[in-house]
Amino acid sequence: MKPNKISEAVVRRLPVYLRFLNELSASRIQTVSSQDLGEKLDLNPAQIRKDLAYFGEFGRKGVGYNVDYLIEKIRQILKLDKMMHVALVGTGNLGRALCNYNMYIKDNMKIVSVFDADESKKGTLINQLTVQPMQELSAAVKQHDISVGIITVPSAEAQNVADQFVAAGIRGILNFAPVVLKSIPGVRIHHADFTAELLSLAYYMDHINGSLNGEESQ
Amino acid sequence: MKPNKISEAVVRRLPVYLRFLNELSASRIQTVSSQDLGEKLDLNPAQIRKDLAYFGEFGRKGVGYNVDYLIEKIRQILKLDKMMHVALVGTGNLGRALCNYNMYIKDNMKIVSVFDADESKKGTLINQLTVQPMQELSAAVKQHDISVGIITVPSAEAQNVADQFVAAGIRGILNFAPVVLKSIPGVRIHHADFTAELLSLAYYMDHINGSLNGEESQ
DNA sequence: TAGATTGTTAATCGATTAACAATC
DNA sequence: TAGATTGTTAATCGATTAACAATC
Repeated sequence: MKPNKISEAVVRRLPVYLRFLNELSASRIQTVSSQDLGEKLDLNPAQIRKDLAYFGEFGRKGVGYNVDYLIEKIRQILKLDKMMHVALVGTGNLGRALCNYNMYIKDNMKIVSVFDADESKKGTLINQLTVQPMQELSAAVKQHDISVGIITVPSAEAQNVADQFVAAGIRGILNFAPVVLKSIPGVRIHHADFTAELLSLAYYMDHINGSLNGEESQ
Repeated sequence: MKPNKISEAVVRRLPVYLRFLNELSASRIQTVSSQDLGEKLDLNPAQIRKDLAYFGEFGRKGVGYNVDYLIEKIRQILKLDKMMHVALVGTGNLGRALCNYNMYIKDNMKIVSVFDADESKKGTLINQLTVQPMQELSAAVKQHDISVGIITVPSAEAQNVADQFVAAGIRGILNFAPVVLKSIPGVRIHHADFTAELLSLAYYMDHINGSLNGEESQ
């Protein structure tokens, strides 16, 4: 199949496939069907086949998919073979946790520079990284070939940091602040919005027995 | 409008509306139109009106929505007025960061108990909470009326923790481990999957100039 | 009033699922 | 071969957007 427009929904499922395939590979399982994948990942097998078919013919009819081959292909698609350098701004609890993780983002991302607007934090060490003031962002992006920025500052400052990222030449941003950021064409912003996940989770609590909106329902 | 089946997409947008409305309220802005909201939140105004209309008639034709009234209504819908008690399992970097946050989850969620499978962590203090061993989970859920569980353990252990949550009577789970968890009907599992966000972000880097899949397939 | 904006129905768009020929 | 499973087209489903009467 030709690489037409791939929808976001498809791209977001690729990491999910990849992670499970890695598990299979670690268990020395060599072949997997869309059926198997669907059961484990709670997805429709036809959807999985269709998702993969956007990028090529990776399976064998009557057999299934070779696990290691499919891993290789998905890694290529997601471009996980190139190491990407990451800058993180905001050294609060979450920012420090991510720096200490760091290798959790293992496959292809590495936090190489850390920044904080608070001048008093300058020089602090976090997992071998020295906290820098924001004025040094632009130079660091050039020096370390940084392509991705992570925002872990309070909501009120997030847009400002995003703008500075863009000005410095960063083209991919992961924003942890619970606020919608404005971007420009060519810059991709993803949100890691777990506070929204929690709030929407609350909605579903006890909703099974349908006690919401008692006044108007039915 | 009658409260029929509300789609997940709608519920997920409610926290986004709420947060921006809170900003408006803080700025003493009393009225807002779906037009304004749409511009700020990058959404179609018709979609916003439709979303809100699922739950009632909150606006005034020709005028717009009263900010504080809409805040109140959305808080009711999401049930943010009741405080929910939360248990967290896994006191690694991320788990500790969330505990230290804690009030970040301010509106209606409070972490009241923290657990770790590692016995040697028993008794450790994290932001005034004492780390407990897993055997005490069930009793704590009853004692503190805990309704939500947060999972911040490694992927391999996440399903096991989820099962223990369910067995203890928890009906809402926020999972930070990058793995798909199996649930049972009546238990709601949300994922805070920022590693997937990063991996899918990588896909879009440089894809603007469309250099993917230069070779057709194979 | 005249202009603005909602609530809601109808039209459109896109994503998921079903079905099946191809073929391993 | 016979059974299994892909890749892909067609059918279905659901979500978004447009349009507009109601009305503030």
